[in-house]
Parts: sequence; structure tokens; C-alpha cells
Amino acid sequence: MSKLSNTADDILAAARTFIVAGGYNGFSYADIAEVIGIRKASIHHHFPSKVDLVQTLVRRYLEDAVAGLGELERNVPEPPELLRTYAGIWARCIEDASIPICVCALLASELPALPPEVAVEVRAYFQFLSGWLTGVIERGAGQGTLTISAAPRVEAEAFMATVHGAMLSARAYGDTLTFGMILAPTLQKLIPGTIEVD
Amino acid sequence: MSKLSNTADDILAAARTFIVAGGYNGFSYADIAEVIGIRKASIHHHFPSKVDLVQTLVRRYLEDAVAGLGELERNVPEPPELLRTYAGIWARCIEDASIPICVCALLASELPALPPEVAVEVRAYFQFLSGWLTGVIERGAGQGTLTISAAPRVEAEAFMATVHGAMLSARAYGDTLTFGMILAPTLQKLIPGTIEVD
DNA sequence: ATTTACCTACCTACTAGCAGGTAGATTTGA
DNA sequence: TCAAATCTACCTGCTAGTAGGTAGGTAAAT
Repeated sequence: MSKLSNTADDILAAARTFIVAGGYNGFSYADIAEVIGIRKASIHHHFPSKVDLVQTLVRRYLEDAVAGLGELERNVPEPPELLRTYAGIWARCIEDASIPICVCALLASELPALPPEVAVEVRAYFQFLSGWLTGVIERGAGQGTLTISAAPRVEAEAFMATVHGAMLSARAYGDTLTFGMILAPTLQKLIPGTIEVD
Repeated sequence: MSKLSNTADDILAAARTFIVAGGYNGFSYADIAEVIGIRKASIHHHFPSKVDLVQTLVRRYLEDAVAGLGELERNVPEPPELLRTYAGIWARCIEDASIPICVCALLASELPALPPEVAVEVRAYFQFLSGWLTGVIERGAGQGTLTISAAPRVEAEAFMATVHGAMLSARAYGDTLTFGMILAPTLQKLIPGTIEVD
């Protein structure tokens, strides 16, 4: 039996929208209460404290990433296409404004001010994503389908950094196409056989 | 005549420390008042509103960047060394924790929630930095001292994104050496003649 | 004499969170 | 089987504390 409507999920969805807009301190229980049409106190019924709410949110965000990238890896076997698809997913999320920036990239920027329970989840996300990218790049380099100039781990960290930085730039310029523009040469440098421009 | 102590500058310095820790909503006038030892209301004498304070802070941050990179360009003539030095300056700022993250990179992450007066200054910083990097890369590509695989503008945006993303990763991992580790291969790819690892 | 730089004392609005209550659904026990 | 007990999901009404900001005063420097 599946629930027809789940208030807890609605609260998490609203909170995510607020967080990607303005970070941990950028929203209040009152803000969430208003958009989903319940009273402020009722949110405490589902999530006793703001820390509980955001901790749950980030943990689920990580779980979704683990599941999503796991499935992606099953459907898309080749490392070059895997990186292209990963970047493409974010390009679409930014272009249609559904998730205009990674929740954990945003929260990482204000990490010293986050409650430790939340900070640890953000760190876990970075570790998972960089580990996943390291595996993909390692495999691609072994097959010769990716060209790397440093250790897979280092290339993975650089790739992840470019993705997150491109999100910041897209936001700063208010231009949703900036992300794709930045990722294109980054992918090109890793994927051999593409035309070099001078 | 130079002032012996300047409270306004002390306020700006304290505000910058708070902002790089937790963003625009991560500090209050009370926080600043406490660390510099004056009353909350006295800050309003120097900066009538929080928007005035942060707007001044970001504008000055941009002015310092313009002056600093201008002087850097006068002292360091070669584009490859210019990029290396730029990355090195940030590596040192992060390693000694003096400025653990770029003020504007952080504020860009919460841009939709920022007062418009602040948002416009953040945008101006991104435009200036990307313009400066574009010039350096264009010059290096023309001289043949830099190898690019896309338009200078695009390479500049990608480089800037990697720098900002590396700041986020350094923060997430709580490891100050992460930044330098990420920037190394990024610089290597732009600077010809460096050893390729496979 | 006016301005500068601070002060005390206050305001309104909002913050997260709590106490206690209620309507309705579900579970349990005799 | 029917009633008591419990649970869920919300409510009203409140709290202490914090937010940014204001009014008006003082002491010193220009």
C-alpha cells in the first residue's frame, strides 16, 4: 500500500527548493509551512528539529545519488559516455531549473557554519561522488577510452571540482547554458579522438 | 594623514571572516559587535544596513582583485607563470586559512537569496575574473606558451570553475592540500612541455 | 559649532521549538 | 464484535532568544 500524499516528503521537497536557493540559513520552518499549507508546529511533528530535517534531506540526496549513478553505470557501459551522461544530467537539471545547483556543493560552501550532523553527510556525498568518478576514470584509462595526465583519483577530483564550479558560474551569470559550455572542453580533454582547436 | 585604527575596516574584516564561514545569512550585527568590541548599534553608524555593509565588502573585494591581478600582470609577464601564480596565491590562502574560500564563489552559491545590490557585485566579480583569465589565456595561446582546446573565453571559464570547485572540495574534505592537488593537472593540461602520465 | 564615533535603551519582526489539545484512523483485548 | 487504547497528523497558543534597525544622548575631535 503506497501513501497517496506524504507530508514528510512534501516538507523535504520544499526544504530542498529553499536550500538550493539560499543555503541552510536561507529558510525557516515558517517558509516551509506557508508553501505546503500546514502550520509551523506541524513540521516539528515530522522533523523534531531543523537539523533532523536537513540531515534527512542530505542523507536521502546521497542515497539517490548512489542509486542513480549505480543504475547509470548498469545502463551505460563505456566510461567516456558515462562522464558525458553524468555532465548531461546536470546540464539538463540546470537548464530546466529543476535543480539549479547541487545541494551538497552549496552546503559545502558554508560547511564551517553547518551543524556537524549535516556537515558529515555533505562530506560523505563528496567522498562518494569522487570515489565513483575515480572508478569510472580508472576503468576508462585502463581500457584506453580515456586519456589522463594524472592519477585517476586526481583527475576525478578535478572533474568534480569543474562540475561544481561550473554550477557556481552558471548561477553567477544567470545563464543556464554556461554549465554545458564549461563542461564541453573538460570532457574533450579526457576523451581522445576529439578535434583540437587552436 | 593615515588613521591609526579604522573601525569601519575592522567591521568589514570581521564581516568577511563571518561570510567566508557561513555566507550572507551566517552572521549578524551582534556577532560583529562582539568580536570587535563595540555595540551593535554602533555598526549602523558606519553601515546603515546589512546590505550596505556587504555591498561595500564585495565591491572592495573586487577592487582588490582588479588591483592585485593588475600588479601581478606587471610583475609576471608569461601567461603560464601567471596562471600558476594565480593558483598558487589561492593555494596559500587556503593552506594558511587566511581566506579559506573566495568570498564571491561562496556568495554565488546563494545568489538567488542575496539582496540584489549584493548580487550585482558578485556578478561583476565573476565577469572581471573571467575576463582577466580570458586575456591571459588568449595571450598565451597566441604566443604558443599555452595549449588550448577551445576558445580562450571557454578555457577561462573552465579554469575559473575548477578553481572555485576546488575550494569547495578543499572545504568539504577539510583538507587544505586538496586545492593544490586539483589545480596541478588543470595547469598541466594548459601548459605544454610537462610530462604526461598514463 | 558641528561632526564623528560611539553609547544606552528600545522596537518590531521573526527564529526554532514546546505544551497541550483534537479529530480521526488503527490496533488491541475481552 | 465492540469498545478501549493507542497512534497519526495536525492544530492553537505560547516561549525565550535573535534579527536588523531606530531614537536620542554623550564626549571628544575638528
